[in-house]
Amino acid sequence: METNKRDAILKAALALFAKRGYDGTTVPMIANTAQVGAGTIYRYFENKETLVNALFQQCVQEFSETLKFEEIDPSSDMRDQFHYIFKRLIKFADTNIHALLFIESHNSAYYIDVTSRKAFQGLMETLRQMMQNGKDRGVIKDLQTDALIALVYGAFVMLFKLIQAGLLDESEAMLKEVEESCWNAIKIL
Amino acid sequence: METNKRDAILKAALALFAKRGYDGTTVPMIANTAQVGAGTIYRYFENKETLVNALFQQCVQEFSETLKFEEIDPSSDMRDQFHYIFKRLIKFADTNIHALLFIESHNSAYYIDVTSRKAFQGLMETLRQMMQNGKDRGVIKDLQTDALIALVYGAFVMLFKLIQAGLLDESEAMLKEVEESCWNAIKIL
Amino acid sequence: METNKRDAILKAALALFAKRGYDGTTVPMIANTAQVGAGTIYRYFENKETLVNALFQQCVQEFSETLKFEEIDPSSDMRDQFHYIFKRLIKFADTNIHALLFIESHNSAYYIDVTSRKAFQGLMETLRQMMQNGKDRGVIKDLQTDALIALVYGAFVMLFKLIQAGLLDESEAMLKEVEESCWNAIKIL
Amino acid sequence: METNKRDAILKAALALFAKRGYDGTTVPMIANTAQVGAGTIYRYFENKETLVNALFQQCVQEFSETLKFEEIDPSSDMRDQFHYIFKRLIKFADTNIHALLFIESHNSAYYIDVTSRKAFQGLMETLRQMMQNGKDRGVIKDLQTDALIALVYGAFVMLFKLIQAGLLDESEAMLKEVEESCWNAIKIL
DNA sequence: TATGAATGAGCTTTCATTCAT
DNA sequence: CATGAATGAAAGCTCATTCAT
Repeated sequence: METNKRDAILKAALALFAKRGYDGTTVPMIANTAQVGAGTIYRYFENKETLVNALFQQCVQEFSETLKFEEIDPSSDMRDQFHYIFKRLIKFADTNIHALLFIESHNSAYYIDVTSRKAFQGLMETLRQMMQNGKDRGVIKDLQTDALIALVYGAFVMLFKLIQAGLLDESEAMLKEVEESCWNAIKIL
Repeated sequence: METNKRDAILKAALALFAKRGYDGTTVPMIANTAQVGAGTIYRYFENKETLVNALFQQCVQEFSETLKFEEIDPSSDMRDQFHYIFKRLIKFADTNIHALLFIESHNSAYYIDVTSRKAFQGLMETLRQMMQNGKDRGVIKDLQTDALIALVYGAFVMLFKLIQAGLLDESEAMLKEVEESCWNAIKIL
Repeated sequence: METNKRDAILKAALALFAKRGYDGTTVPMIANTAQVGAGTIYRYFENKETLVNALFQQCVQEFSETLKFEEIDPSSDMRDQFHYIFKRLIKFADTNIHALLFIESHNSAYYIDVTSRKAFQGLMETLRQMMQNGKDRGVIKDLQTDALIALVYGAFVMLFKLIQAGLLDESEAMLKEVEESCWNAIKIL
Repeated sequence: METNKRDAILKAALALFAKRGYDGTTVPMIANTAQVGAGTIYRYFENKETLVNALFQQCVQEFSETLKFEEIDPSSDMRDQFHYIFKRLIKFADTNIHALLFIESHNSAYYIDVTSRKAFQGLMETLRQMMQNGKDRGVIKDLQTDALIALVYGAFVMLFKLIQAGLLDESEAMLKEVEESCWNAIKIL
């Protein structure tokens, strides 16, 4: 199936970690799902902890690349910036819902190392900057930045958790409406 | 310390499950934290899975009791109802942050049984009804109900996750502002 | 059989390490021989390496106690001192041949830690002192002390290795003769 | 480096087996030290056990060749014969200390096969014959032959173990003296 | 012929669970 | 009732061996 074994392992691990968590996923489960021998995993990753961190960092990397935050002109209209970011968030969720939920549920776990944690914080920092920029320009509410993130990112994450669980149908119209709602939550009326 | 051993075990399990997850927490860890013998846990719970489900149901129960949804008059002003619920959510988070985060991170786990899942869904149903009521009365946006829940409850949960992580300072003013934001997200302008 | 499990484990490990070496002995083998569960071994020893070092130190301890070097009067006749030590060496070999051969074959292995190594060196030091004393008094040859030890202890160890292998019959007469031979090897004619 | 891969493998294996024992040495370790691929080892040896036996037999062979026992005239002076053998033992130790210690520590191991064991016994037999010859001629003590071997060969082996460990300095004078000591141990006074 | 990626049997170790005290 | 020593099934991991290249 998969020509690159390392990727097959990461893919299998992502699906399983997202579904069963780190400690609830055994190495044989990953090997089985990835269609490789259990020993093969150790040719690519020193141990299970190294694997979960490599995976975490890869997911964060993909998330960053999808957001393409550097393409945003900070001087452009705030609502447009918000629209751009929200579109990208949705794109990432659509492309790699496992990665999104994996990052969200593992970012503060005890087995996540300093490098991984820093990568994640770097990602969040870009969102924080946009919020700060909006606050500075008097367009976004003067709340603590992380509260603003909770309002938008928290809502976004739960939205896709519910979609993933089959409790909610994804549609362009709904997502457009939710974007508007999130913006209403943080903008100054 | 704790006169009631069953409660001591549940309390210890809650703290540990919240911190390390279900599979990352060992029974001896729980016994140690609860200051009881490992064997004692099996006098109160058939096994680890029974324990986690009993705990989950207890947390959901406490959450329900805190919300006191039955006190709300469905015919009263929607904004007032929302205010009441939001206050109660905050009260629960303040009283038992571990329980809130435990429910949130474990509600769809593989070891959560049907009874537990139903209890959780019952809880969510009350929130759903309020949203539905608001939609029926033309005060709240006509989005799928679960999308509305994501907007409010998703934001709320992440807010307290960040507070718990020490990234955000909790204050009356901030919470009042966040409540207003959540309301702005779902109300019809 | 064995009332004390820790001792049963050490006894089983000694026999197996002596026969098959450290890496050639598996923990299940030890558990099986000691008639305990594999997990039980880890209640008494942190890991296999801790076990082998605890065993080594215990063997050295027993060896030291058997030699009772402190009972020797350094001013007494050198030949009498030699006789006393040789008798004690034989006693140890007769009582605990496994321990003797285990010490001999493992004392410089890579898994033997500093504490164990020091314990062994302490033991050898007592033999070295006796040799030195004999040299000082002009009774024993003026060779490097470790060469004298090789002459006596090397011969002694191989003697019991051959006895243990069934290639040589142990008898009072033979041992008396060997003692005489060892003395002849090191004394000044 | 090494033109002959088979020899490179045997050389690497000898050094590693001497240092870490058979079970403590992995095939990749040997491959790495010999600068060949792991698979290459299996082109020259059926498996690890075949390899260790081939190595053992080669070491015994070299030992035999160094001793050149056939050059000894059994009717010549006993002390001269002893001197000749001792010289040869030292030569072997100087030339190939690893081989000497490897033979000594592995000759009764569980993975040593019948052929290897016989080769070793053949080697020892030559020493035994010399001792027997000396006993017959009334020059060497009437002890069991293997006890005589223990006296000489046991001392000799430990001497070089200590030299190898850096605890003892090798010198012509010392070796001459040790030879004399060994002779004194077994000769009839 | 030479290789080293891949494998799975089997190793060391952990931990949910039991039971004698 | 309460305990924690004991257990063995199953986890994480290693390594002798194979085989496609």
